[in-house]
Amino acid sequence: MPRRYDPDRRDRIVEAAVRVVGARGLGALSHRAVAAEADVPLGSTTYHFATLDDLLVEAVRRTAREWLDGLAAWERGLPAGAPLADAVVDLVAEALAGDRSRLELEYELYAAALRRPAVRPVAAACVEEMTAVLGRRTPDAAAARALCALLDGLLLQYLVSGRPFARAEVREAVARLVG
Amino acid sequence: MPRRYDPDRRDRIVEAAVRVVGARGLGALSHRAVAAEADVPLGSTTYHFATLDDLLVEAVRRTAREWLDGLAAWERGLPAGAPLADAVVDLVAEALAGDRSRLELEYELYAAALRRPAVRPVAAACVEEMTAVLGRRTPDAAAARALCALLDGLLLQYLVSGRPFARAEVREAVARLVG
Amino acid sequence: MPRRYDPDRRDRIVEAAVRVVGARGLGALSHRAVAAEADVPLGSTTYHFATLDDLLVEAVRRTAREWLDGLAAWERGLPAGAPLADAVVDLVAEALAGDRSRLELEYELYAAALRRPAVRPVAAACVEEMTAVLGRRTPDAAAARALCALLDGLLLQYLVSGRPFARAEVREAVARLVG
Amino acid sequence: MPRRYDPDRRDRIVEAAVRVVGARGLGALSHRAVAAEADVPLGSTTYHFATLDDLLVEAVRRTAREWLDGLAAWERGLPAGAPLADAVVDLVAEALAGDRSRLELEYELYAAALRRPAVRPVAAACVEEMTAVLGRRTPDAAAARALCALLDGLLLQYLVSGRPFARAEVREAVARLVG
DNA sequence: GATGAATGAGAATTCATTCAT
DNA sequence: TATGAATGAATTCTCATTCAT
Repeated sequence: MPRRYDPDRRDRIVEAAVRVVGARGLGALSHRAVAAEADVPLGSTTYHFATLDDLLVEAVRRTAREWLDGLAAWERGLPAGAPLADAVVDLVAEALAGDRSRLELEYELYAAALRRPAVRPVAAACVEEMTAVLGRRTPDAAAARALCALLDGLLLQYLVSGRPFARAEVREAVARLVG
Repeated sequence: MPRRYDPDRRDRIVEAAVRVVGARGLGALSHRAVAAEADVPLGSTTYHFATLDDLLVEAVRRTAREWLDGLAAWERGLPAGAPLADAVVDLVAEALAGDRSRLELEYELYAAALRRPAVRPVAAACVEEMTAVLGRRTPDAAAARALCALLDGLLLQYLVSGRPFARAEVREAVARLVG
Repeated sequence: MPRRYDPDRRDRIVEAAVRVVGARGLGALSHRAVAAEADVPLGSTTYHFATLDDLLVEAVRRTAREWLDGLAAWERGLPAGAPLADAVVDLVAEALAGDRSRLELEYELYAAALRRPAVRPVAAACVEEMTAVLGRRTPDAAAARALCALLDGLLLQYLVSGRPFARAEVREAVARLVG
Repeated sequence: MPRRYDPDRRDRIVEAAVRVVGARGLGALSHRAVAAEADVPLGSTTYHFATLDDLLVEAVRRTAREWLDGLAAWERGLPAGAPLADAVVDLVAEALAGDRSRLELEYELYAAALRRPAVRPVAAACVEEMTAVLGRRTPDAAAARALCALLDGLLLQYLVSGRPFARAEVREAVARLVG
């Protein structure tokens, strides 16, 4: 028996859960799958997370955090007077170009929130924080909310439809919205 | 043994699947649940739909059809020169006011499409048709796509966040986008 | 509906059953698998073969027939005074060199005979006929029976163990047995 | 809920599997059948043996072991200079006289090995060990292999054909082979 | 605290067979 | 006669959770 004392095992379990969900979807989250991924005994996952929902919420929280941290970094990196439309287009382009499973996970999070009360606050907070970050660059909060909605909708459509990214078109739309 | 001969049994199964999915989410779709809802033996659902994916796709297709038919009806009902922004705001308000499970299902459909290849074409076609319908009232296709994205994003945010519907704000955003 | 009148459909079903069993083993024999392989409706297989056992026996009979026909052809092709040991070695070598699924099927037939009364007579007749064919080249019936047993045992061992064929060794054993 | 704590439950499951397979054939091996025979809940068999193949292999291994132990005991019991032919005839006679299900199982094992990769090594090792045991009484390894094949073939034929055991004939054949 | 074992429910599928047409 | 539909039992396997150690 290695690893009897293992202080950040709980953390490692959450990370494993994030990987499981990222790779195979929310529906694939199970104590067993996570235990295998984290290389810990099954009993360990149920010990640290009494129900599967507890683990789900933690995984979802961490996923949202990573996404939000990325967004915040993007925002901090923008030059002071940079034209927002161009920056946003870059953000979208980058999100679509990279590993899509992170992005897909974001929408699974939203979908999960619709049915599972435990997930809902996490998703709501995520939307709120996204809006707050965008709000640092928009004239007012209403514009930030609209921009956030447009971004969410655009990314979702691109993911679903598989259409190639239409840079100019997206730029135009963003520009109209936050002008 | 009552119902030995039963035409349109297949249809009743699909309808039951739509009800199951609408009431308890895509994750609750199972041969068992559908059989119980349709009041047919378990074997009957697997006879008509060899795999669960077949049934899922059929249910999802029908759900999307209902949503799209509603949208088309809304569009047909608009007066010729009606201001689009107001009409769109009404549409959103109505969607949020009524039974939300139909709407929630729409987003589960999108999320499912991200992971299940079989669902993807259905979701893609749905986005396309929504855009086409909106396109009858926008200056060009690009505006329709942007509007569609905004609508999808807005509805998603309202569903997730539970914020009260801000009529003026939404109107403003739509107006900016489609002039 | 094509093919309403189809006189040798029964035959085609049996052939399909042989293919199914040859490719995936006796355990994979099912009305459905055969119907798919023969490209006939499911009801057609149950119409021509009331129970699965009927179909199994027919398939097994045909398999044995093919094997026995091959054996008989080999025997007829032997020169009058040919040394038996060499001829037998060639037979074994050829059986092991070609498509092994035919051979494997032969042993599944035997195994099936041990548990299924319906198959037993077919297997027994197969052994008997093999012995009769070999008997045309051995001094007496006892030698034929022993040779048949040795062949069956050798082929089985080679199939199971995967050892390379040891020509000289087999020749020696056969020679001792049938002089 | 009686038996909540039950060490060597795993062992009892394997034993039950051996009984099921012995009584009704390899084809009758199922989680359900074994669970019933071992008087444990169904979930218990799947807990200890994740797939049916795992259980099959274990059962088959144990069956082969018993057979090989019997063979080894027979060999150890032979007087030093005993004539091999007579001893072998006794062995065959005994095998055919007793409970045949053990013997039948042996051939099902071979047949299973032909189709299931997981079983193959067990069957191959069984052949090898049989040959090794016989080799202690034969002039060389080649003779042992031939004798083993003859034995396997003979027993198979007797099982399949139901012919009465012909003592003198078998003795003659063995004598020719191992001199 | 921590964990291997246990369990019962439920999952998707496959299937032989029967039956109405 | 031929066949699509229907059915109910059985298949393997996964799982969240509980419990004894």
